[in-house]
Amino acid sequence: MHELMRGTGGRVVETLNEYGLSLTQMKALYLLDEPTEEVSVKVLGTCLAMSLPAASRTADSLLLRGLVTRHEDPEDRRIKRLLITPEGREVLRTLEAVRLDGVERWAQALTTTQRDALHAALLTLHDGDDDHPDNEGPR
Amino acid sequence: MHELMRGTGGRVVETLNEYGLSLTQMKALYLLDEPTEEVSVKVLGTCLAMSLPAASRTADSLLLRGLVTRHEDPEDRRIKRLLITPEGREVLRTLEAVRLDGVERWAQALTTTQRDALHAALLTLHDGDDDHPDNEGPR
DNA sequence: TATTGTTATACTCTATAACTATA
DNA sequence: TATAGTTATAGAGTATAACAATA
Repeated sequence: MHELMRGTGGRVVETLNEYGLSLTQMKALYLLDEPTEEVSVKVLGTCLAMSLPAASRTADSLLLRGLVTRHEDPEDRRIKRLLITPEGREVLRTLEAVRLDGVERWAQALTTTQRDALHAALLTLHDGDDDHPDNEGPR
Repeated sequence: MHELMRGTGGRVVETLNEYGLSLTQMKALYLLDEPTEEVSVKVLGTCLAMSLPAASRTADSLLLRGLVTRHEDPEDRRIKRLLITPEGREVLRTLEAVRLDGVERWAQALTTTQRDALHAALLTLHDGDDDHPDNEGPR
């Protein structure tokens, strides 16, 4: 598992460097990619375990790169809502492609027996989640 | 897998914060924990993909905390060799205990069926490594 | 007065450049 | 001249404190 993470993570970090994005900026983009809600700066900070100023600066940097937009909440003008742009989503899709490519390369290096065993284990893990949908694991 | 890493990683980061250690300092300690070689500052930097000054500063900080020692190589006085102290090893053993504890908590939350399938898959993966000892996976 | 967000300032970690000591 | 390491300086990212705007 450690090897898998190290191998695939390296490519992702490389890609982030090419875009000039930090890991925090990537996490923020992923949070904003959720289509359910329009995230405030405060929520961004809370979800990413960051101070409010850090969240504000992170939003600034993404704004500067055109990956998000920022606008006042009409119902509470203290709140600034952040919205990912099409360019932002495109960056995330690229990152996911890189990650998937890494996992596939790793899986290709396995024997058929190994792949089958891993596949069976992952299926079982996934089925268990369906049985207990509110169980997100320990801690 | 993502959930496992996130759950166990959080505890490790917490412990590092308690010790006042950064992730880089932890990696450096782990490198020095290998009993095979006495690592130079340059090698430390290379292995951790850091600049030489950064490696030097990292060594400084570990020295200050008493987790490593630094001494000139008698055969080439330009080289400074770093050595982990018993205190340094103790920190690493604590970190490993925290990590293992996290994995065990995660495994405890699985059903017997899930644990068995995972166990079988990991065994198969491990056997494959023995068949191809020079295969460290793709990339 | 409380909450949301920004700006001011300081600290950590890192890099490149300049420097010292040794080979 | 080349190499190992340190020191100087600058930039990114973060935190706390002080501030502005809105509720």
